[in-house]
Amino acid sequence: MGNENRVFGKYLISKGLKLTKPRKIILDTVFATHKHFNVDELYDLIRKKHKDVSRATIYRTIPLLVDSGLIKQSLRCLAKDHYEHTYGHDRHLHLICEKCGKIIEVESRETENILNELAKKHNFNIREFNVGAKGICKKCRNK
Amino acid sequence: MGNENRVFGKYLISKGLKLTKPRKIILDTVFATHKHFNVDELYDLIRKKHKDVSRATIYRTIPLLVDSGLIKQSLRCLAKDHYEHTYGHDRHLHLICEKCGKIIEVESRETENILNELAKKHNFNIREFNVGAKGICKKCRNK
DNA sequence: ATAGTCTTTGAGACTCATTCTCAATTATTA
DNA sequence: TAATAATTGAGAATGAGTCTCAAAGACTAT
Ligand SMILES: [Mn+2]
Ligand SMILES: [Mn+2]
Ligand SMILES: [Zn+2]
Ligand SMILES: [Zn+2]
Repeated sequence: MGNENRVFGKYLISKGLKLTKPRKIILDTVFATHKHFNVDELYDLIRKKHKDVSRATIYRTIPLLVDSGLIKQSLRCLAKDHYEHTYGHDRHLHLICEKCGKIIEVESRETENILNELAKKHNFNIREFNVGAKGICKKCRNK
Repeated sequence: MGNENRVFGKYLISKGLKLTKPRKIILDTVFATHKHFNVDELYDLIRKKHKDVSRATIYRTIPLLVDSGLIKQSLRCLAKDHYEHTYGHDRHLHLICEKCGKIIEVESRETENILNELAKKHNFNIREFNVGAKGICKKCRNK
């Protein structure tokens, strides 16, 4: 899969920006896995291969990835923003265990349909859903 | 309405804590309105009447109010946590306008039912729902 | 009342994720 | 190659939230 590259490239051009080496490295690393990530985790991953990408550039590139529709800020955990892919992934909701931090991802079509209807009633245009719940997972309950 | 007092009082006793003057002022101010609030807004409200409640005590009291079930952290906006009443308020979801910051509150029973079912399938115990969407409100779209 | 024992408080120092600044570097165009 | 604009890394700055600590308050037992 290499379509993220094209999407991001087009986005950058449309904004008069350039697909530089650091931005490419960040993009590739972000899409090398399919897990949720925060800036520190991403920084550590990148640093394994490339000693020349700074935190500042990561912080600057993430909003570009978000704005281009490739990722979204999906959670806040331990005072850190966490991100996940939107490009190439079905939308889903999160069940977050408050004991162990486990995240269960679940299809969300039904809730989205309902939200869409509610939004229509209020003349509201939804751009992004945010659905989930916090609680206790099976493993943590049984002990 | 003064039942928040009783609820909070019972909670504090059950934890071996005391309903002190600053805690009482914070409680009363929190329940003097029904809007979402952040710490700075709450601090300013309190300071109009009482010059002797510190930010530290507000930050220390909010987790107690949350834990006692009176309020919850419901939004994060402009890098600040925002809270709202849970006690005496029906659960609802938020449609947040990304242009003007307007928050539309909507009944949420249907989405909760669906979430409950999904949670059951995954053996997950929901403690708190978090449902909403971001987008553009009617007023902001028409201009 | 008084002393002893906790809890709580305000003030301000501190932490740490995120943002900003700026001089040096890079990409692109002329 | 020179000019121009975008981008970068390093580290300083910001600011919400947390922590420390000595002083103040609440409560209990004398
Ligand atoms: Mn996810
Ligand atoms: Mn609300
Ligand atoms: Zn768990
Ligand atoms: Zn609006």
